[in-house]
Amino acid sequence: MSLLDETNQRILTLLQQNARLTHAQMAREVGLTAPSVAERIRKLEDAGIIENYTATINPQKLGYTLKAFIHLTCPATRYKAVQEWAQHKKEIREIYHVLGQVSLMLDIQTRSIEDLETLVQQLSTFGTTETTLVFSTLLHQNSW
Amino acid sequence: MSLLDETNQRILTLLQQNARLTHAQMAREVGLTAPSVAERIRKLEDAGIIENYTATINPQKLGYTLKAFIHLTCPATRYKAVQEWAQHKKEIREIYHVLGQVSLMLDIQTRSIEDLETLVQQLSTFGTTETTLVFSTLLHQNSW
DNA sequence: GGTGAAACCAAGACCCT
DNA sequence: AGGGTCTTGGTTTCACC
Repeated sequence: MSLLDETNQRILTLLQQNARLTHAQMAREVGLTAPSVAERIRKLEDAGIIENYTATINPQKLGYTLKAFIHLTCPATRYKAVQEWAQHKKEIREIYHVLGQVSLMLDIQTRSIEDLETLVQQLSTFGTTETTLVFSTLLHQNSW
Repeated sequence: MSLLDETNQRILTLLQQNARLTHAQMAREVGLTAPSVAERIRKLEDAGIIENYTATINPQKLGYTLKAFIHLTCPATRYKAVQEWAQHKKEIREIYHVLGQVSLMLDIQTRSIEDLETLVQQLSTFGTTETTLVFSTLLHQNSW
Protein backbone atom coordinates (compact mmCIF):
# COMPACT_ATOMS: atom_id res chain seq x y z
CA MET A 1 0.00 0.00 0.00
CA SER A 2 1.26 3.45 -0.89
CA LEU A 3 1.17 6.18 1.71
CA LEU A 4 -0.68 8.33 -0.78
CA ASP A 5 -2.98 5.87 -2.47
CA GLU A 6 -6.53 6.87 -3.27
CA THR A 7 -7.91 5.66 0.06
CA ASN A 8 -5.40 7.66 2.09
CA GLN A 9 -6.05 10.75 0.01
CA ARG A 10 -9.73 10.42 0.80
CA ILE A 11 -8.91 9.97 4.48
CA LEU A 12 -6.73 13.09 4.38
CA THR A 13 -9.51 15.06 2.72
CA LEU A 14 -12.01 13.89 5.32
CA LEU A 15 -9.68 14.82 8.18
CA GLN A 16 -9.07 18.25 6.71
CA GLN A 17 -12.81 18.83 6.46
CA ASN A 18 -13.52 17.54 9.96
CA ALA A 19 -10.66 16.40 12.16
CA ARG A 20 -13.04 15.06 14.79
CA LEU A 21 -14.55 12.33 12.65
CA THR A 22 -14.34 8.93 14.33
CA HIS A 23 -12.36 6.13 12.72
CA ALA A 24 -15.64 4.28 12.28
CA GLN A 25 -17.22 7.17 10.36
CA MET A 26 -14.22 7.42 8.05
CA ALA A 27 -14.17 3.65 7.66
CA ARG A 28 -17.74 3.74 6.37
CA GLU A 29 -16.81 6.48 3.89
CA VAL A 30 -13.83 4.67 2.43
CA GLY A 31 -15.13 1.11 2.72
CA LEU A 32 -12.76 -0.25 5.34
CA THR A 33 -12.98 -1.15 9.02
CA ALA A 34 -12.16 1.21 11.86
CA PRO A 35 -8.88 -0.49 12.89
CA SER A 36 -7.63 -0.33 9.29
CA VAL A 37 -8.36 3.37 9.11
CA ALA A 38 -6.69 3.93 12.47
CA GLU A 39 -3.59 2.12 11.22
CA ARG A 40 -3.47 4.19 8.02
CA ILE A 41 -3.82 7.41 10.01
CA ARG A 42 -1.06 6.34 12.38
CA LYS A 43 1.26 5.81 9.43
CA LEU A 44 0.36 9.19 7.93
CA GLU A 45 1.16 10.79 11.27
CA ASP A 46 4.43 8.89 11.61
CA ALA A 47 5.45 9.98 8.11
CA GLY A 48 4.83 13.59 9.10
CA ILE A 49 2.20 14.04 6.40
CA ILE A 50 -0.35 14.82 9.07
CA GLU A 51 1.33 17.39 11.30
CA ASN A 52 -1.42 17.81 13.86
CA TYR A 53 -5.11 18.45 14.39
CA THR A 54 -6.38 21.89 15.21
CA ALA A 55 -9.59 23.75 15.87
CA THR A 56 -10.07 26.71 13.54
CA ILE A 57 -11.01 29.78 15.52
CA ASN A 58 -12.81 32.75 14.01
CA PRO A 59 -10.52 35.71 14.85
CA GLN A 60 -13.36 38.21 14.39
CA LYS A 61 -15.26 36.56 17.22
CA LEU A 62 -12.29 37.06 19.52
CA GLY A 63 -12.10 40.73 18.63
CA TYR A 64 -9.29 40.42 16.09
CA THR A 65 -11.09 42.33 13.38
CA LEU A 66 -8.13 43.79 11.55
CA LYS A 67 -5.85 41.80 9.29
CA ALA A 68 -2.66 43.20 7.75
CA PHE A 69 0.69 42.28 6.29
CA ILE A 70 3.81 44.10 7.33
CA HIS A 71 6.86 44.00 5.09
CA LEU A 72 9.96 44.52 7.13
CA THR A 73 13.27 45.39 5.54
CA CYS A 74 16.15 44.87 7.93
CA PRO A 75 19.63 43.33 8.07
CA ALA A 76 19.71 39.53 8.27
CA THR A 77 21.55 39.78 11.57
CA ARG A 78 18.32 41.04 13.16
CA TYR A 79 16.05 38.19 12.01
CA LYS A 80 16.56 36.23 15.18
CA ALA A 81 15.77 39.26 17.31
CA VAL A 82 12.56 39.84 15.37
CA GLN A 83 11.62 36.20 15.74
CA GLU A 84 12.14 36.22 19.49
CA TRP A 85 10.30 39.48 19.90
CA ALA A 86 7.36 38.18 17.87
CA GLN A 87 7.08 34.89 19.72
CA HIS A 88 5.13 36.41 22.56
CA LYS A 89 2.92 38.69 20.47
CA LYS A 90 -0.34 36.91 19.80
CA GLU A 91 -1.16 39.36 17.00
CA ILE A 92 1.63 37.97 14.85
CA ARG A 93 0.43 34.83 13.09
CA GLU A 94 3.27 34.07 10.67
CA ILE A 95 6.68 35.39 9.67
CA TYR A 96 8.18 34.54 6.28
CA HIS A 97 11.69 35.16 5.14
CA VAL A 98 11.27 36.23 1.54
CA LEU A 99 13.46 36.83 -1.49
CA GLY A 100 13.81 40.38 -2.77
CA GLN A 101 14.45 43.72 -1.21
CA VAL A 102 11.83 43.16 1.46
CA SER A 103 13.38 40.69 3.88
CA LEU A 104 10.58 39.61 6.21
CA MET A 105 6.84 39.46 5.74
CA LEU A 106 4.61 39.35 8.80
CA ASP A 107 1.05 38.11 8.82
CA ILE A 108 -0.79 40.20 11.41
CA GLN A 109 -4.18 40.06 13.12
CA THR A 110 -5.02 42.88 15.54
CA ARG A 111 -7.98 44.11 17.58
CA SER A 112 -7.69 47.73 16.47
CA ILE A 113 -5.80 50.18 14.34
CA GLU A 114 -4.11 51.40 17.52
CA ASP A 115 -2.71 47.95 18.22
CA LEU A 116 -1.46 47.80 14.64
CA GLU A 117 0.22 51.17 15.06
CA THR A 118 1.95 49.93 18.21
CA LEU A 119 3.27 46.88 16.40
CA VAL A 120 4.55 48.95 13.49
CA GLN A 121 6.28 51.34 15.87
CA GLN A 122 7.98 48.47 17.67
CA LEU A 123 8.98 46.86 14.39
CA SER A 124 10.52 50.06 13.10
CA THR A 125 13.28 49.61 15.67
CA PHE A 126 14.42 46.62 13.58
CA GLY A 127 14.22 48.23 10.15
CA THR A 128 11.86 49.94 7.74
CA THR A 129 8.26 48.74 7.47
CA GLU A 130 5.54 48.86 4.89
CA THR A 131 2.04 47.90 5.98
CA THR A 132 -0.71 46.50 3.78
CA LEU A 133 -4.22 46.37 5.22
CA VAL A 134 -6.55 43.54 4.21
CA PHE A 135 -10.10 44.45 3.20
CA SER A 136 -11.44 40.93 2.88
CA THR A 137 -10.58 37.33 2.16
CA LEU A 138 -11.77 36.23 -1.28
CA LEU A 139 -10.63 32.63 -1.06
CA HIS A 140 -9.64 30.27 1.70
CA GLN A 141 -8.62 26.83 0.46
CA ASN A 142 -8.17 24.41 3.32
CA SER A 143 -7.73 21.02 1.73
CA TRP A 144 -5.54 19.49 -0.93
CA MET B 1 -20.84 32.03 32.48
CA SER B 2 -19.10 34.03 29.81
CA LEU B 3 -18.38 32.40 26.48
CA LEU B 4 -14.77 33.42 26.91
CA ASP B 5 -14.14 32.76 30.56
CA GLU B 6 -10.88 31.23 31.64
CA THR B 7 -12.11 27.65 31.35
CA ASN B 8 -13.31 28.13 27.78
CA GLN B 9 -10.07 29.80 26.82
CA ARG B 10 -8.20 26.78 28.11
CA ILE B 11 -10.54 24.49 26.17
CA LEU B 12 -9.94 26.56 23.02
CA THR B 13 -6.20 26.35 23.52
CA LEU B 14 -6.38 22.59 24.02
CA LEU B 15 -8.47 22.15 20.88
CA GLN B 16 -6.10 24.26 18.85
CA GLN B 17 -3.19 22.14 20.04
CA ASN B 18 -4.98 18.84 19.43
CA ALA B 19 -8.45 18.84 17.98
CA ARG B 20 -8.83 15.10 18.51
CA LEU B 21 -8.73 15.21 22.31
CA THR B 22 -11.72 13.49 23.88
CA HIS B 23 -14.12 15.40 26.09
CA ALA B 24 -12.92 13.30 29.01
CA GLN B 25 -9.27 14.26 28.42
CA MET B 26 -10.15 17.95 28.26
CA ALA B 27 -12.37 17.59 31.32
CA ARG B 28 -9.43 16.27 33.33
CA GLU B 29 -7.30 19.23 32.19
CA VAL B 30 -9.81 21.90 33.15
CA GLY B 31 -11.32 20.22 36.22
CA LEU B 32 -14.83 19.54 34.93
CA THR B 33 -16.75 16.49 33.76
CA ALA B 34 -17.00 15.34 30.16
CA PRO B 35 -20.66 16.39 29.62
CA SER B 36 -19.89 19.89 30.88
CA VAL B 37 -16.98 20.23 28.50
CA ALA B 38 -19.12 18.90 25.64
CA GLU B 39 -21.77 21.49 26.44
CA ARG B 40 -19.22 24.31 26.50
CA ILE B 41 -17.77 23.20 23.18
CA ARG B 42 -21.24 23.01 21.64
CA LYS B 43 -21.86 26.62 22.64
CA LEU B 44 -18.52 27.76 21.27
CA GLU B 45 -19.42 26.08 17.99
CA ASP B 46 -22.90 27.59 17.95
CA ALA B 47 -21.42 31.05 18.57
CA GLY B 48 -19.15 30.57 15.56
CA ILE B 49 -16.03 30.96 17.69
CA ILE B 50 -14.94 27.46 16.71
CA GLU B 51 -15.34 27.36 12.95
CA ASN B 52 -14.28 23.77 12.34
CA TYR B 53 -11.67 21.15 13.05
CA THR B 54 -8.98 20.35 10.54
CA ALA B 55 -5.93 18.18 10.11
CA THR B 56 -2.79 20.17 9.33
CA ILE B 57 -0.98 18.64 6.37
CA ASN B 58 2.72 19.18 5.67
CA PRO B 59 2.76 20.57 2.11
CA GLN B 60 6.41 19.57 1.65
CA LYS B 61 5.49 15.92 2.14
CA LEU B 62 2.94 16.20 -0.66
CA GLY B 63 5.52 17.69 -3.01
CA TYR B 64 4.49 21.31 -2.55
CA THR B 65 7.98 22.55 -1.81
CA LEU B 66 7.71 26.09 -3.13
CA LYS B 67 5.84 28.87 -1.37
CA ALA B 68 5.25 32.31 -2.85
CA PHE B 69 3.04 35.36 -2.73
CA ILE B 70 1.74 36.93 -5.90
CA HIS B 71 0.55 40.52 -5.84
CA LEU B 72 -1.98 41.08 -8.57
CA THR B 73 -2.97 44.55 -9.66
CA CYS B 74 -6.15 44.50 -11.72
CA PRO B 75 -9.49 46.33 -12.05
CA ALA B 76 -12.04 45.50 -9.34
CA THR B 77 -14.41 44.24 -12.02
CA ARG B 78 -12.12 41.23 -12.52
CA TYR B 79 -11.97 40.10 -8.89
CA LYS B 80 -14.83 37.69 -9.32
CA ALA B 81 -13.22 36.16 -12.39
CA VAL B 82 -9.95 35.69 -10.50
CA GLN B 83 -11.80 34.13 -7.59
CA GLU B 84 -13.63 31.64 -9.81
CA TRP B 85 -10.51 30.81 -11.74
CA ALA B 86 -8.58 30.19 -8.50
CA GLN B 87 -11.23 28.01 -6.91
CA HIS B 88 -10.12 24.92 -8.80
CA LYS B 89 -6.38 25.51 -8.48
CA LYS B 90 -5.11 23.60 -5.50
CA GLU B 91 -1.86 25.63 -5.53
CA ILE B 92 -3.73 28.75 -4.46
CA ARG B 93 -4.26 28.71 -0.71
CA GLU B 94 -5.65 32.18 0.01
CA ILE B 95 -6.64 35.34 -1.79
CA TYR B 96 -6.83 38.66 0.04
CA HIS B 97 -8.30 41.90 -1.20
CA VAL B 98 -5.91 44.51 0.08
CA LEU B 99 -5.73 48.27 0.37
CA GLY B 100 -3.20 50.13 -1.71
CA GLN B 101 -2.13 50.02 -5.30
CA VAL B 102 -1.83 46.25 -5.28
CA SER B 103 -5.39 44.95 -5.33
CA LEU B 104 -5.15 41.22 -4.66
CA MET B 105 -2.60 39.16 -2.80
CA LEU B 106 -2.41 35.43 -3.46
CA ASP B 107 -0.87 32.90 -1.11
CA ILE B 108 0.65 30.20 -3.32
CA GLN B 109 2.11 26.74 -2.76
CA THR B 110 3.50 24.92 -5.81
CA ARG B 111 5.42 21.76 -6.62
CA SER B 112 7.97 23.47 -8.86
CA ILE B 113 9.15 26.74 -10.32
CA GLU B 114 7.54 25.68 -13.58
CA ASP B 115 4.13 25.38 -11.95
CA LEU B 116 4.64 28.82 -10.45
CA GLU B 117 5.52 30.22 -13.85
CA THR B 118 2.34 28.74 -15.30
CA LEU B 119 0.25 30.36 -12.58
CA VAL B 120 1.89 33.74 -13.08
CA GLN B 121 1.32 33.54 -16.83
CA GLN B 122 -2.34 32.71 -16.33
CA LEU B 123 -2.73 35.50 -13.77
CA SER B 124 -1.19 38.05 -16.10
CA THR B 125 -4.33 37.80 -18.23
CA PHE B 126 -6.14 39.51 -15.35
CA GLY B 127 -3.62 42.27 -14.65
CA THR B 128 -0.01 42.89 -13.69
CA THR B 129 1.70 40.56 -11.23
CA GLU B 130 4.60 40.75 -8.84
CA THR B 131 5.87 37.54 -7.31
CA THR B 132 7.65 37.15 -3.99
CA LEU B 133 9.31 33.82 -3.25
CA VAL B 134 9.44 32.54 0.32
CA PHE B 135 12.75 31.21 1.60
CA SER B 136 11.52 29.92 4.92
CA THR B 137 8.95 30.31 7.66
CA LEU B 138 10.42 31.90 10.79
CA LEU B 139 7.27 31.78 12.88
CA HIS B 140 4.02 29.92 12.78
CA GLN B 141 1.63 30.83 15.59
CA ASN B 142 -1.37 28.52 15.69
CA SER B 143 -3.18 29.33 18.87
CA TRP B 144 -4.53 32.40 20.59
C1' DG C 1 -6.98 -6.05 6.27
C1' DG C 2 -10.39 -8.20 9.20
C1' DT C 3 -12.34 -10.01 13.84
C1' DG C 4 -13.54 -10.07 18.62
C1' DA C 5 -13.14 -8.56 23.52
C1' DA C 6 -12.25 -5.15 27.01
C1' DA C 7 -11.71 -0.42 28.15
C1' DC C 8 -13.15 3.86 26.93
C1' DC C 9 -16.04 7.50 25.23
C1' DA C 10 -20.30 10.19 23.56
C1' DA C 11 -24.86 11.68 24.05
C1' DG C 12 -28.87 12.21 26.33
C1' DA C 13 -32.04 11.99 30.25
C1' DC C 14 -32.34 13.36 34.79
C1' DC C 15 -31.19 15.69 39.17
C1' DC C 16 -29.11 19.19 42.08
C1' DT C 17 -27.80 24.01 43.02
C1' DA D 1 -28.25 28.27 33.56
C1' DG D 2 -24.48 25.44 34.55
C1' DG D 3 -22.58 21.37 36.43
C1' DG D 4 -22.77 16.42 38.04
C1' DT D 5 -24.35 11.45 37.66
C1' DC D 6 -25.89 7.56 35.30
C1' DT D 7 -27.05 4.69 31.39
C1' DT D 8 -26.91 3.08 26.66
C1' DG D 9 -24.83 2.42 22.55
C1' DG D 10 -20.94 3.51 19.76
C1' DT D 11 -15.87 3.73 19.60
C1' DT D 12 -10.98 2.71 20.32
C1' DT D 13 -7.39 -0.44 21.12
C1' DC D 14 -5.10 -4.55 21.23
C1' DA D 15 -4.17 -9.30 20.42
C1' DC D 16 -4.77 -12.54 17.06
C1' DC D 17 -6.06 -14.56 12.48
